[in-house]
Amino acid sequence: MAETEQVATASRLLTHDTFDKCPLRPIMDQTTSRWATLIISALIGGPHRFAQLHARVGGISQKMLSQNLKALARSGLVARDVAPTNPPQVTYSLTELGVSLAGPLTGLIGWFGRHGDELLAAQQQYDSQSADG
Amino acid sequence: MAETEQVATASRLLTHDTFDKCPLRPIMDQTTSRWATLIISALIGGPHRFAQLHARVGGISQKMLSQNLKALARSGLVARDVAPTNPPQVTYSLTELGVSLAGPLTGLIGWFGRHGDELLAAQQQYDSQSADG
DNA sequence: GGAAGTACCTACTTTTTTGTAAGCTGGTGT
DNA sequence: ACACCAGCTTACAAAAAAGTAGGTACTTCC
Repeated sequence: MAETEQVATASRLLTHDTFDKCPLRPIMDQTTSRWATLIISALIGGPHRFAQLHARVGGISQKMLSQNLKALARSGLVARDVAPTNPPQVTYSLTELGVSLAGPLTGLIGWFGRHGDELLAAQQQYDSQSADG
Repeated sequence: MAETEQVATASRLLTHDTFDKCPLRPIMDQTTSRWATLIISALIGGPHRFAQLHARVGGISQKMLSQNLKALARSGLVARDVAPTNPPQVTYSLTELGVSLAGPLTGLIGWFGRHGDELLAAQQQYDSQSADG
């Protein structure tokens, strides 16, 4: 599919007249949220235990981590495996669906990586112009 | 760049040890927010006036629209052109930077379009399992 | 003089999200 | 008997985001 066409498709997908009712919106919001993107990114590197993720994502609270993990598991993006050891060990990994999401998601993240400087520069310029304007 | 490599890069980009301080996080949050994605999607179809966007995005309040538009303009993703007619007409369009974002963004949106059913199905299954558990 | 149109902005309120801190579970070492 | 471990969950509080209702500025039309 040509990029132009893809763009047109996406445009139609979300800006449909009554997009208010689009059932995908909540899922997309949840999946592209600040913590979810980070958790998914971390899991791209392979399965992780709860504490490992907590350390790796740095800055997230236990509550947010378990909350996001639960939501991602609910949507079938991550798998939760409990080993009946003691204390029980819980391992999280991306499902096949989750892996397929990784491509588009990292494409977006990569764009921010490549253009971050431009964005920051634009903001600074905008702010300085408003300051004296 | 191979997809595997791209994934690894993205992973490093956001899950850096001190990603807490990553200056891109706020911008990415803002740019991938519920309204921003919709506004950008709408603008992919060409320049729009304020009222047109308001109608097209359906469900957004004037406040949110102008707030998001301002934020996107600040980051250099959309251009704001004022025509000195009366009443003044303000036209919004994607900048070159904004256009370059459209690709990755629609890639993601497209993924949700393709896999939306699976996500919804997974959620229903999850919910019914928890119900009787 | 008063209404109408465009593109906002402001104050106020409600809703949602996030953080903090504490508690729970269930087996294990002491 | 008691604290400890991992991996949560809960109650409470604070902060952020979003919605609502109204107002502003300027000008043209009646």
